[in-house]
Amino acid sequence: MSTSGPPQFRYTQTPSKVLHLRNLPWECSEEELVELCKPFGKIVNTKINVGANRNQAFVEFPDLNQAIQMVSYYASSSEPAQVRGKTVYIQYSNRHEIVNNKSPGDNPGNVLLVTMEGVEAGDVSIDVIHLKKLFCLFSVEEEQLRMYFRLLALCTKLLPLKKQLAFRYLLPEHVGSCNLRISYSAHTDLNIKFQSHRSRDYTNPYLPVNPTAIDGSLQVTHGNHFSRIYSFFLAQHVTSSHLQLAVGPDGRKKEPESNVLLASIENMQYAVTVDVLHTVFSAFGNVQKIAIFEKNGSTQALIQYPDIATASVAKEALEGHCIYDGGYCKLHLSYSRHTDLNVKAYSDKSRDYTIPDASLLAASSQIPWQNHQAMPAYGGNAYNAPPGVPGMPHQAPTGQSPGPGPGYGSNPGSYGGHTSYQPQPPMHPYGNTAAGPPHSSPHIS
DNA sequence: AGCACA
Repeated sequence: MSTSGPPQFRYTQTPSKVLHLRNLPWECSEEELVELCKPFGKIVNTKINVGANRNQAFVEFPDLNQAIQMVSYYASSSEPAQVRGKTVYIQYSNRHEIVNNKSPGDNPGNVLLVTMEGVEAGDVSIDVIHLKKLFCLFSVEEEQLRMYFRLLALCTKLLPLKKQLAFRYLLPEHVGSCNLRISYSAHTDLNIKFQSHRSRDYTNPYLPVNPTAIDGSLQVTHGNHFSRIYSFFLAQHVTSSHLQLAVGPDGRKKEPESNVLLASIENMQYAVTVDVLHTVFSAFGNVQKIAIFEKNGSTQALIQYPDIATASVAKEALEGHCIYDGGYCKLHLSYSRHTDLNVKAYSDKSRDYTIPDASLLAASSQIPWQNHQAMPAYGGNAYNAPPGVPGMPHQAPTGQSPGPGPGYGSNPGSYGGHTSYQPQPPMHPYGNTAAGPPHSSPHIS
């Protein structure tokens, strides 16, 4: 003969000055909530958008009796409590005060909670383009949107956005309007299990893709599949330590690491040959293969190391640096998708240093070229250093430097150790070939 | 429609 059953069967609840309201319409604003409750007393605190479907709320009266009056009134009223014609169910909360630890402006965090009002599930795409558009406005450097995204966000700059933000231009035409509410989440690190149409972790390119979730109609996991308010944990400021492995210093998504580097060469005033690249990149370890090619009118090269670690060190060390003084031949490095280059063992645009025969061939076949100082591959190309280039390094046209210059890397001797191949000094007498600035070794500046 | 950042 117990006097109280299990909680789910309680017909009476301990009165509380906090009331729990449910079955609210999705549009229900805090103001409407207050309108409903204020006949019974002043509302001192609220919490709206509660629950999986964001259609519950809490209100707090200063006095317990006011809450009792409201519950009692609607318990005996023939007219149910309504918001926008929808019946709202009211009961005592099982807590006695509303704890609002969100107070967005006061507790900035690195994760943003973004609530979108008035959109259907399918209206908002997780596509990069949406987030790019949206968050570039706020100096957010990395993007995504849907249920959970990691973002690089400068949250302080997002503060002005706590106001509702119209962003209908991001949405399909049939969507009349949509507002965003942005607040700080209490989360500090979102645990993204897989990449899908509704979750994305831009810092982890290796995260598995959920094949059933990446496409097709949205499966809303919270039952009501057309809850029309979606809340997203949208923005996560990822610290630099988080980013080291996955996101570059500019915040852009970093490609998966690879033992092969893709080098784009900017301002290629002088020819960048296989040998030049070999010299430069060998400072960080054995270079296995090199391939040079043209893409979109600029020169790119693939440089293969035996392992990712070496490639990574080279990439970090060389990124943004110039092979020659004066801003010439500036390197931009990224990881290639390749892991093993299929290149001709020896040509003017490629080299495979892993093939001993090819190395010997390379070495021997180079000798006559060196002797004649005529390298057909470079003859007459557009990279001849013009006379009188301002800032041209090392103008003295006399003689050839016999080896790599001292300045280009921290370990200039390391390149020669792995095969009998000796890289041809990449510098050539001024005006004779176009392989480099006159009498100048490639060195990184 | 059932208690608070899935």
